[in-house]
This record gives sequence, C-alpha cells and structure tokens, in this order.
Amino acid sequence: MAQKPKSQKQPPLQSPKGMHDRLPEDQYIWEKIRRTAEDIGDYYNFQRIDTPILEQAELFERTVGEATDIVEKQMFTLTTKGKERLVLRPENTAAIARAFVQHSLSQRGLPLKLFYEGPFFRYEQPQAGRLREFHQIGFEILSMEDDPIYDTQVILVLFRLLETLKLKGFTVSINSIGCKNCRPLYRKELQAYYRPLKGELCADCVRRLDTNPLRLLDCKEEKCRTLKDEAPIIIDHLCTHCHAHFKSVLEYLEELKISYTLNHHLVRGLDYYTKTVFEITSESLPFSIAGGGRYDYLIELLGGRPTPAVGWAGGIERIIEAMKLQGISTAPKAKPKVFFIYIGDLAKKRSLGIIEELRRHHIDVAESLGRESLRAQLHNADKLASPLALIFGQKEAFEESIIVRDLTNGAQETIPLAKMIETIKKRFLS
RNA sequence: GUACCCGUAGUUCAAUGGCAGAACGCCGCUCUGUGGCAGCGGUCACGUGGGUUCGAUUCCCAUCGGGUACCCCA
Repeated sequence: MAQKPKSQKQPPLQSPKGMHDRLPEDQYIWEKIRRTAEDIGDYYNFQRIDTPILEQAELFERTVGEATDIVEKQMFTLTTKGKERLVLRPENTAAIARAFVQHSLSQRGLPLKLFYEGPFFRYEQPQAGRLREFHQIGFEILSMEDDPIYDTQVILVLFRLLETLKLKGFTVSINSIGCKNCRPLYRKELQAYYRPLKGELCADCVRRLDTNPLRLLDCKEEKCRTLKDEAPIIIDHLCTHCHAHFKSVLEYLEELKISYTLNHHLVRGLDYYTKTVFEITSESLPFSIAGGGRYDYLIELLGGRPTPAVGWAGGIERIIEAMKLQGISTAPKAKPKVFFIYIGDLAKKRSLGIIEELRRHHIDVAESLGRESLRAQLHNADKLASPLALIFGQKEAFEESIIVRDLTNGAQETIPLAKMIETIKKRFLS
C-alpha cells in the first residue's frame, strides 16, 4: 500500500447545512425588498418591532402546538449554563404576542399595527425555497374586535408589497377554519366522514384522523386526495358569526379588486389560527411565498386580555426566487462613476486629496490606486463602465491641471485643477 | 427524519484505475502617459476521511455539503 503524502490541510470549513452566506452581489435585492416592506409599513401606519432571535422554548410549545412538526422536530434548541431551555425562533407571531403582553402594548391604543423582518430557523432538510436559516417579513394587526376589515387590510398590505416588487401571477388562496365553537363540530363531522374510509387512507392520515383531522384535507397522497372531494366542507359548518365574518372579508377584498381563490382545503398547520387563513402562491413555484391568518386566542393564551389579531409572514428567499423565475432583475443598476487614474509616484501621492475633493462634492468616484500602469487603470474603468476618467500624472501635477477623458468616445481635454468640479458637474448634467 | 440524484479551477463544463483539460474570469506582456479588439503567457480544482489496489480524482464505504421528492412550512 503506497503511502500517499499525509495532507497537512484541515478539512475545509463550510457554512452550516441550509444556512447561506449573503455575498455582496446579493445585497442589492435584499435591501430593496426590506426597504419596500419598510416603506409600505410606514405608509400604512405599521410600526416596526424586533424581538430576540432566541426565545424560551415554552413560548412555541404552548402556542404553535405541541403536536405540530415545527415544535416536534424543527426547533433548534439549546440549554444555557443556567439550564434555561432556549430556541432559535422558528416563527414570529408567538413572539409578537409575547411582547404585546409583556409590555402591555394594548395601552398604546388598539388597533396596534406592527411589522417585522429578520432571520428564523427551522431544523429541516433543505431544498429549494426551504432553508434552515431563512428570513421573513411579517405584518400583524392586533385589535379590540375581530373586525374583518383588519383581515382585509393585512392582505392588502401583502398584495401591495408583491405588486411593488413587480411580481405577477400570484394568487391569494383563502379559507376560514372557524372558531373554538364551530371548529370542534366540524372536526367531528370530518372524522365521521373519514372513519368508515379508514382502510383507504394513507398511514399518516390514519394517524392524523385522531390527532388533527383537518390536515387530512391537504394530504398529497393520491388515494387521500380523491376522498377529500366528497368530504364535508368547513364553510358549510361555520357558526353564524364566523360565517358572516368570512363573508365580510371576501366582500372587502372584492371592494379592493383583490382577486382571491376559495380553497376549502387550506387549513395551515399552526394551532393558533382561527377563522381566516390564507396563502399566496405563484404558478411557477412549488411553495407558497407568504401565509397567514387570524389568531384570536393567542394573546389570551399567553396571559393577556382577549385580543383578536391577524397577520402574515412572507419568506424573503422565496420572494427572490419568485422574482428570478419571473425574470425580474435582482441586480443593481451600475451607478456611473467618475474613474480617477494616476500616473507616477508624485501624482499618486496627491491622488487621495483630489479624490476626497470629488467626494466632498458628492461625485461618485471609483479608482484602482493599487495598480501601476495606466493601461490597467483604464481597463478597470472600462469594466466599471465609467463614463468619465480623470487622469492625473506628473505633468499635470506640475501644471495644476487634470485630464478629463470621455470614455465613451475617447475625447479628452486638459483643464485646470481648480475647474475640475465644475467641469465634471457640467458633463454629468448634459 | 426517510428516499433518490450530484460534488473536478472563481464560474460553467470535460476527460481518466497511471503527470487533470477547455471556455469564461482574474493577473501580466505585446503597448515604459491612454481602455474596449486581438495575440501570447501566467494563475487557480479532484469536498473530507477511510477501504480495495503496485497505483484511486476515477471503484467501494462513511461523512460533510448541494439538489429533488415525502413530511411540513415562509
């Protein structure tokens, strides 16, 4: 067995699974999406809120639901030296409700309109549009009453965000899953329908029949899918209040000319949802780009006074994915910059001062002072597509002048240094 | 957590059980104070660990990472 040279190198370090670096070239689109969300938040009177990235594990166990996948297997948990059980937040609605109760935010007057943006974590197998560290934007309205106008307002804001980002072809799927009065009745109805058909269901659905029968409705197994067509529909079993509520939401949406699709099988997997639930999907994408709903009992559950609320969260990575698929540019437009070039050591020494002068006058200037040759510097200017180059050499330094070269056609002239700013501004305006 | 596919330069891709190649990129030269074009040269890689073998980037196993489906969700 021939010895292969023992390699001295360490195994290369990689970012953790499902967690990605955001490189300089990615920043532009991220910044644009965040800014758009902030602008819309501002315009529609939503206030920004930030909560810690770590929360007590119990917060999500109590609210999202002990039996949900998120809590059962998707939380990054850690135990501190003080034996506190903390988790990397898997979502934000529960944390906002917690903050609302903790700081008595209801005292600031309701409705309270909040938005957020930041990283979230779920321990899952990554795939397209699904990461272990991902980013969400969310908007929430917490109010005195469960007025359907708030459901609509929150959807409106979501609509505006996607529209402003030039996304097309997305649809709002919407459903109502009732309240604590009517949902249990529907649940029983559903179980009664499925129980005799147990033999025809997939294994998962047989299990869910007892734990969470609503989930049978969005099972993707072929055999389960055919059965659900005949299954009782929840909106036929809503109580009068929930029914009227849902009807109003739809009417308000129509008033705004926001088109929606009723989806009787949309249920969503988080325990705290009540009444309205909705999702934004786009034909070309295998996943939804945003989802949300009403959560009327969540705040009460966390010890606050009953405060109905409604909101949604959208995945930034998913929005970007959708934009790319639709051919929407996610790259920045190259800003034209004046390119400064020096020749020789004497000129180099004075370069920094001249560049500072340009910047003081808010002229965007690029340079590659680390390079020696004029050729190389011009080459760089070319790559940046700079429209104008300033060339400063020994001769110019003695004469107190500078060459202004139009890089689009090669025309150039020597002007006094004192008139540099004025000349450039004229060039850029004309 | 399960299943299948995939890891070769910065990027996109080749080839091979026996010295690892192209294009683009990057750096330089032709051109010592004038870019884009062209020519020439240079630079950079077999994810990691183990096994089989005289010899492994190639075959096998494991691991890490990526993709996809399920699960679920933004």
